[in-house]
Amino acid sequence: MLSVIGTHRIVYDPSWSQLRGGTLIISMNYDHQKIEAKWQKRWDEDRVFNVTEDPSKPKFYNVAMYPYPSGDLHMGHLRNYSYIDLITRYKIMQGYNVLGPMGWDSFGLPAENRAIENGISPRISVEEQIVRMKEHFRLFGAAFDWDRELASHDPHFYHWDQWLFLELFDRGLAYKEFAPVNWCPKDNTVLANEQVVDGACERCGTTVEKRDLNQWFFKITDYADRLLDDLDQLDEWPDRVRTMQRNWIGRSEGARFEIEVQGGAHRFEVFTTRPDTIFGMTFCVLAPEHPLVEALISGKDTEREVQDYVTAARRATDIERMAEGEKTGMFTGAYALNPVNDQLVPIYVAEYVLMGYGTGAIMGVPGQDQRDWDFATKYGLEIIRTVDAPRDWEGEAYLGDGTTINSGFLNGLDQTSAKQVIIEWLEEKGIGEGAIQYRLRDWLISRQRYWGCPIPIVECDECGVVPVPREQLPVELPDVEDYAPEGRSPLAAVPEFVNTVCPSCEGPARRETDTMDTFVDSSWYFFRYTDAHNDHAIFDPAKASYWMPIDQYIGGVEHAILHLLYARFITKFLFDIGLSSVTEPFARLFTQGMLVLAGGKMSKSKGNVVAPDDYYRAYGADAIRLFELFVGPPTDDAVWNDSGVAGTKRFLDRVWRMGTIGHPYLDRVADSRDHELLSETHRALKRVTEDVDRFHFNTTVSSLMSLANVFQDYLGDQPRAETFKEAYRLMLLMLSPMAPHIAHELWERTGHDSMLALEPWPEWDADLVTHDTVVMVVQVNGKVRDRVEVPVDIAADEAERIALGLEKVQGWIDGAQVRNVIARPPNVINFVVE
RNA sequence: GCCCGGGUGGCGGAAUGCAGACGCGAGGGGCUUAAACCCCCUUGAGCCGUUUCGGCUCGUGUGGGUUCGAAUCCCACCCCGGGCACCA
Repeated sequence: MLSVIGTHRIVYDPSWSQLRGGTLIISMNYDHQKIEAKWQKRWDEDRVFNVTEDPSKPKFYNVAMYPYPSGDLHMGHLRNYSYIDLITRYKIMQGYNVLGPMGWDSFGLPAENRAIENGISPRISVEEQIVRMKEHFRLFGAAFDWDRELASHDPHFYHWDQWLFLELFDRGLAYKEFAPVNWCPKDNTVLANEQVVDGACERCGTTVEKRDLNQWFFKITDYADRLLDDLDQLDEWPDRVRTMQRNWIGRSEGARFEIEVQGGAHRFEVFTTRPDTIFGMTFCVLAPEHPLVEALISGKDTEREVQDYVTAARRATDIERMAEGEKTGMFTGAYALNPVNDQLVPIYVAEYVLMGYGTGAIMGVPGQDQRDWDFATKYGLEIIRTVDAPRDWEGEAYLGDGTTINSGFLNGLDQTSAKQVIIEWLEEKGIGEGAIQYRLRDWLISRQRYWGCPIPIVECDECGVVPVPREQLPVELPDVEDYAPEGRSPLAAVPEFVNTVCPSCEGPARRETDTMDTFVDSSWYFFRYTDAHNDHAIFDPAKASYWMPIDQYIGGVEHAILHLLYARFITKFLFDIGLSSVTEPFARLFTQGMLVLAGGKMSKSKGNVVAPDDYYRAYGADAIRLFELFVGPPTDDAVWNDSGVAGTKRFLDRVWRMGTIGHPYLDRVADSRDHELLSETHRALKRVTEDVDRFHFNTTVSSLMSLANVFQDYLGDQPRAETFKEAYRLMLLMLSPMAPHIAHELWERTGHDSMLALEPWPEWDADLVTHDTVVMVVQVNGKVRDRVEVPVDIAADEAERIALGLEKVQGWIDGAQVRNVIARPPNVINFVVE
């Protein structure tokens, strides 16, 4: 590997003083495998990243969303960990007490599916994969505090899932209700949405049905207002995520009122955000699932047809119903009475109305609602305008403001007043009221699955639903022989698990056999990191209050809604019961882009993952880390490029050679070249610091590369050892959080005894960063015509004088009248001529 | 259908008053017996003049607009990616 040019052979020379005057040139790349293993061992042995609460230092809690242990860390994963690791190391250097923990989201569908296929226990396969992933993290040089490692399938962890469930249950925030699930009649099993493809079971292709099961919910809707209002204080979250959560919660104000069906036998309730348009109601629509549908169509001519329509609509998922291009519906044959004027309007059933939102029934106001307009147009229904639209408005609903018309006692009012008047009217008549409606629904946590946390509930014929007493926790997940769900959770087939004693009456009873949604685990695991081995409590509030909130949380944007909303909900709940000192868990959120290859997201299921093993061998962890940082803006998707890692390795090799190979140093007095080298180094330091702070990691790497180019030039032209030593020292400090192994090795070899990871992050020298002169751009009519070097503090009139004196500028002005001069000294000056 | 992003060289990208930093790839040269490594040079398109350096025009998806000045701000359209629960 080592080739020597010239007659001498040196391997490494750690002493700078001995380099002075040396003239050896050797071509050599560093032995990354050896060096990386060495420093990984050192960090581990010295417990560099293991921390405890230390009130004397500012704390920094830095968390990456804990991964599902899929077995291998591929290049897509490593992008994320390059960011989190850089931040941990950078914040340590800035003097923070930094906690960077890691754990495993180890319950869930993939391990269970594997078990169904090959019969291997999910516990065994998951634990094997955790071992492999930990090894990958070690090779990567990850700065985690492994003392706090946790895994959601560990009874020491899910014990507290169950405890949390009971706390929610005690306060009426966990309840049981019937809800539909996807059901494959052939496989006799419940399917996740993901397993339903085009309305059919992904395994056998059988058309999927809906089945109602009695299931557990968490009452997140009780927290809707707080979840919405507190978004305003999350000013270090991406706006896009806040907007998505705001829309997801979907608070809307309006009115709810009853409508009577002709004949007086039935009534149904509708919710509307536009009660002011009630005189424009020309039809009503019920959701296909609406309980009244059957009664309304019973005995009508079209009963059979409507029933078929309802069956088809119920089969479709909400997304399919929404994606349907044209709105379809069926007339029920029944009519409703508009409460304000007793007009009869037809009642339809249509799939664009969803049972899960509002009351599952709407008043159709085609004049003021575009969906209603489309529906009315298609079925030839009457359209009445109740808001005075602009004169030439036609062909679509008018959603804007205007004077209320065709509306009896509401005529002449604006929308705000009309809403107020009609709500008062409805309340007076006792048929309705002002109402606030949320899109957010309660959180369904029941899963008819084996590989999850058992729900700590016992059902007793005498006592009904009985919570398992806390001293009997955890309810442990038993081993089973068959992982395939046969109609129920596989747990239902384990008599030793199911059959138990009622904690209340001590009679025979049965355990709940559903398990919890894995989002329950992930909604509080970050509290557990602060006190990971506590077997007496979910965590010590004092420890949690030291570390919380998380100062930096990093993960994929795909979690923008569900995980982040559930975690916010549970944090607020923990605050309410006195365990959390904060109401929001994540002070700053960063959502990173995906690493894509051949047009698709890198994922195991697509078969386009790039495994890092060969890259570790050929280039090493530092080169991989630098490439992951360099590949593109962290928020954007990035494209994997095989030769990119070779590029960052080349850069590291250059830095290595600069520090370990003798150069023809001159023993001379510092001059302008030395000043320039230090200036460039400090400018790079400023750029790197600022870019790390604003998460522009790709440009921090370019800045270091540019600096290395400056070093290269300097070394080629009578370098001075003392000057270069100082510049190089700063280079290593900057490199430390990004390419830590090589930086540490070079730090040691250049004569430092200290642990680089614990060195303070350097500060730039303001005098060195400031330029005395800059190049001013001179434009004529907005086109760059010349450049001239000027003092940074040049005045506008002086800049104009100098610019006008330039020969080229005179040529372009060519005697014409200078109409205007826009001077932005010292950067640009623009002459506007005729 | 709705919402949110995004379109810059052969490629990833940089740039908020100089378009193309940095890197990849490609081409040329040096070193070498040779190759690899390494080092140096060139690399948006078109054109002009020279003669080894200089200059001009065009150019950031398309078409408009605002401005002394637009990749950047505004409007319309096209394309790509992501999200979605037709939210009454």
